[in-house]
Amino acid sequence: MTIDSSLHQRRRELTASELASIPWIHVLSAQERERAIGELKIADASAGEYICRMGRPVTYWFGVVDGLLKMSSDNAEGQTMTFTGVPPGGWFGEGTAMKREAYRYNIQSLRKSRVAGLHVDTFHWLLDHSIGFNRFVMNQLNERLGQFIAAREIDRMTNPNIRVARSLASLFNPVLYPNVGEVLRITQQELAYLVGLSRQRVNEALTALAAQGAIQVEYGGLRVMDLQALRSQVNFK
DNA sequence: TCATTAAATTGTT
DNA sequence: AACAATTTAATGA
Repeated sequence: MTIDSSLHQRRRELTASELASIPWIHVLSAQERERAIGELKIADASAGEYICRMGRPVTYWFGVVDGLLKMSSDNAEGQTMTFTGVPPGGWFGEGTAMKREAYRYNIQSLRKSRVAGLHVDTFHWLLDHSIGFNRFVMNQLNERLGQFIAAREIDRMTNPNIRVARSLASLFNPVLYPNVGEVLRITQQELAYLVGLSRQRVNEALTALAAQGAIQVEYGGLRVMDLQALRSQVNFK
């Protein structure tokens, strides 16, 4: 059972801080905001639980309030390909929501997370009525395009250290994931799943990046000291 | 609130 | 894949 198909039963009121963590809430007018808030739902996803599955019709536009999600797809050969992680503050699926198509990816919770959903009908109502919302969505689509192009680059890099660095940098994208801040809560195991390397190799890469002063490794998370250094890792070792 | 124990995460081989 | 060391979370007095 996915969150998508059970959100209407599992919903509860959003707390004030949960509402404040939703980036697009702040671009709405008072009237638009009131309507949107009434239609927002939130649910707790346990580790490994699916938020939505590819092929199913879109019912919600989702955002991460807390936790960490993984976006992936399964190809014809049954292999799973991971595209990106979604940290707090990230909203996704607007492309398919706009077209009212089926989900094109699987979204899975890597650990216990809080996920908010806005019904597609309300999503469309906002598109029809709010200039601010349109700007937000446009900006988001544009930013994500840049990120996916960067992801293609990352995929072609063989060097594990660089892959880890660039993947990390994309998780710290302040436009797409405004609530990450300078500390990202992610375990090395979770990062390994996202990057597609072994935990040992990720650990080695993180140690190297820490030695360069680009990041600081903390228990259960990472602190970015120099985002630019992460982005511009060059092929050395 | 503190001390003890269990669980999670990290660092290393 | 396995292990020990470290950190955090949970428990109960």
